Amino acid sequence: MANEKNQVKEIPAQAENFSEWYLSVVQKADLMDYSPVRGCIVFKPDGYEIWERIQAGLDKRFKETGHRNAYFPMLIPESFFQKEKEHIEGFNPELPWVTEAGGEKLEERLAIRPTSETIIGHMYSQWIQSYRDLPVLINQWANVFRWEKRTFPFLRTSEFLWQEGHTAHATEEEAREETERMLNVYTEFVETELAMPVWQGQKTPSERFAGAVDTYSIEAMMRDGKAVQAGTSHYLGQKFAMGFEIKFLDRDNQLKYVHTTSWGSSTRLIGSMIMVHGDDRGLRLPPRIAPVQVVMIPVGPPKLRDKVMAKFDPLYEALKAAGVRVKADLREETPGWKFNEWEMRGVPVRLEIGPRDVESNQCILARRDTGEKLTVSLDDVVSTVEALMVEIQANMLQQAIAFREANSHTEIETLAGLQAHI
RNA sequence: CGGGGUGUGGCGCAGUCUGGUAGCGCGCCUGCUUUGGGAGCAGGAUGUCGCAGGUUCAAAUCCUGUCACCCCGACCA
Repeated sequence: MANEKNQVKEIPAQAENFSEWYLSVVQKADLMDYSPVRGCIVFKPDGYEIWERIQAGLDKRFKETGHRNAYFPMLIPESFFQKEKEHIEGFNPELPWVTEAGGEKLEERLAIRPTSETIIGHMYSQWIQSYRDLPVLINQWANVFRWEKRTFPFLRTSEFLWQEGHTAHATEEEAREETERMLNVYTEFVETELAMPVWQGQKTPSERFAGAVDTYSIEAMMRDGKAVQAGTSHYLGQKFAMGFEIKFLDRDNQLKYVHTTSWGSSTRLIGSMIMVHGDDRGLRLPPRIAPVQVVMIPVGPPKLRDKVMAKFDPLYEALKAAGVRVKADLREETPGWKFNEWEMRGVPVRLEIGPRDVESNQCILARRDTGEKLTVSLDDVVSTVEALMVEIQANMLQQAIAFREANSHTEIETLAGLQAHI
């Protein structure tokens, strides 16, 4: 917390320079820091906690749709990439290689994974023999590397965290259903948890995942009116099955290639969410994803502080007991300073309580989404906060929908009409 | 990889043209007064001026080289 005070002022206006606004906000809100390695970022605790909540929400949904988690190695033999022509062409330029280990040059160099289709394909070919082994529904939470020419915090970093689902099915129909199902899971997740409205669509052949038959995505509109891809789901057909000899003996005693899918979403979701909801005061976090949902700030002169704290402490405990993620800010800064800081950090609700409030058994709740201030009886704080969490979450989605409608200039039938960001 | 820009206390910058031994704001530390929307006063600490060579009595400043980062494009979640 040491050097944050100097950071709070002077966030560039969104409308002036969106990318400067973003870079300023992610750093001042203490979500990330640059690392010594080009294009790599450190996820600081507030940024990482947002990711943990995204993980939890997605993981629950993946399991509800029958998937299980596994973990595959980060290093992939070069020969694996050669087995699917489009795949190697698409990824080759971005791969970091391990060429030495144990003080010796390796016989075959190893790629640091940009995605795991190949190594998973290799394993699936050994695991799948019969139609009874299908479908295989596996997800992996992992880090991947893509050596991009140009990087940008959360949206495009050399190393990023993500999940990649990899499934294998007996029929094309079943695999296409899976592709669509997971696109819908992403859509429901980002709308429910991140309050982000998205378009679903199919990518053009040039934007398609390297090695896929069809690539679908969800796209959100950022506050600069541009689109950002928030998740993808691919129908891979039998391309990887043929490359890796993933075959099964079907009911009709015929040896067939499986149909595979893959689908992924990444820490880019953090950046997308910031760019969808943030404003000139900084971050705005939807309550369901916010590390801190309510910040409590005592106000008034220190000599009356004991009197205030007599009400403050039980309120804090009551909110905590109700499952609200509440933080008490008891630092010595002035209240005004704290108000601005927590607004910049995107906390959905601020609770102010001072001597005058204590006299009248009330406190003030300020909403980050609307700026509205409510005076609430101390007896009703917990129920009011609980209702506000739901209302703010819903309102932020509505605000994002309204913004998107006001700024849509193209009929969204394919995604080709959307102008991509960076 | 092309085009442009920037490297000076923790952060943001001035100083470079015209060489004279480093300054401002914020933050930080101490004390007192303050505290309902970014507090005030007083005192204090913090710099091999990106790096390496060169020119010079003298280099943040001039010359050569080099590295890093940022912005705009092309590649991409």
